Amino acid sequence: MSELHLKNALDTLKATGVRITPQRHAILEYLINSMSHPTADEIYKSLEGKFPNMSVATVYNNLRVFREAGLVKELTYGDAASRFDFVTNDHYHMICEGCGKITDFHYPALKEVEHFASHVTGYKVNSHRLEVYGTCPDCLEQKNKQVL
Amino acid sequence: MSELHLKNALDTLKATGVRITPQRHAILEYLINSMSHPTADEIYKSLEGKFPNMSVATVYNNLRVFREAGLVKELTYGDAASRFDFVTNDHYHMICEGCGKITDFHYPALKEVEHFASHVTGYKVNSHRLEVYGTCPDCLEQKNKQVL
DNA sequence: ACACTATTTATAACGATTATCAATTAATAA
DNA sequence: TTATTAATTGATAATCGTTATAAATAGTGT
Repeated sequence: MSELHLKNALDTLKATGVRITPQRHAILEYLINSMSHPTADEIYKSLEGKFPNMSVATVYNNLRVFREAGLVKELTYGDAASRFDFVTNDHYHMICEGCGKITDFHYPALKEVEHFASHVTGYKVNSHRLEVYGTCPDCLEQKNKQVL
Repeated sequence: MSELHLKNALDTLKATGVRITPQRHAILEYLINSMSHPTADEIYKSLEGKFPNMSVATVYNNLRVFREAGLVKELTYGDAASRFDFVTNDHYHMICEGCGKITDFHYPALKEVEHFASHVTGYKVNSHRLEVYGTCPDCLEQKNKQVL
C-alpha cells in the first residue's frame, strides 16, 4: 500500500509540472516508508549511501516542493529541526517530552473548534494544529526504575 | 488587574528563589501589558530606552526563567522567532497566515482529546497545543479589494 | 544536435538562540 | 550598614537549522 502512496504522490507531482528526479523519488520513498517523522538531516544522512553527492539543500528544496504540493506536512519545533510527515489521512501527534518520540493517533477532526474560533474572532479558518505532549510508555518505565 | 498579575508573578519568582532585577521587572511588566505576543527582539527593542545597556541575551535568559517558572508560554514557529505569552487563563490562538497577527480565543479545554490520546497511545498526558490558522478580517478585506 | 529551463550541488550567508566569561549586583547575614 | 557571596548581567563569539546564490548538470521540446 505504500507503493500506491508513492504512485499517487508521483502523479500529483507530474500534474503540477514537477520533474521526477532520482533524488525526489528517493526522498519521497523514504518519507513514505519511514514511521518516524524524520528531520531533513536524517533524510540526508539516510540517503548518502545512495546519493553520495547529494546536497542538504536538495533535501530542503524538495521537502518544500512536496509541502507546496500538499504531499508533506512540516512539523515545526522552534529552534529544533522541523520534522516531516507524509500526508495520508488526518491524524494528530502525541509527543514524548522525555525522548522526543512521536506517536500518531486518529481523532475526529475538530471542526467545532474551527467554527467556534471563526465565529468569535471573525477570521476565515483554514486549518489547525493540535499536538498532545506527555511521557511515552518507555520513558514512564525508566522513571519507575529510577524511583526504586 | 495587570498590577495583580505582576505582583503574583513576582511572588512566584521569589518563592522559586529567583532574584528580582530591574530588567526582570521590566520584561514581566512589558509582557503583562502587551496585547501582542511579542518576540524576544521586540521586547529588547521596546526596553532599550529604559535599559540602554541591556543585552539580548538577558531577554532570552529571563524569558527562559519565566517559562521554567510557568509564568510565560513560548509559542514556537519553526524558523521564525518565538513569541511569548504571559500565562493568565487557558486560551488558544488564532493566527493570521497573511500578516501573522495572533488573536486569543477561549474554548473549554480539550480534556477529552487528552484522555482519548492517552488511552490509545499509552502515554501519560501532560499538556496539549492547539492553534487555528486562517485569515484575519483586515487581510480578508485587503483580498477583496484586490479582486475588484 | 540545439537551445532552454529546471534541478542539483557546493558554499556562503542569515537569523534566532545559546554558551562563555569577566564584571556587576541583589539578597542575606553579620 | 556593610561585607559576603552566589546569581545575574552584558558583550561577544559560537551554534544550528535553514535559505540564497551561482555555477554545473540534466531533462525536455524543437
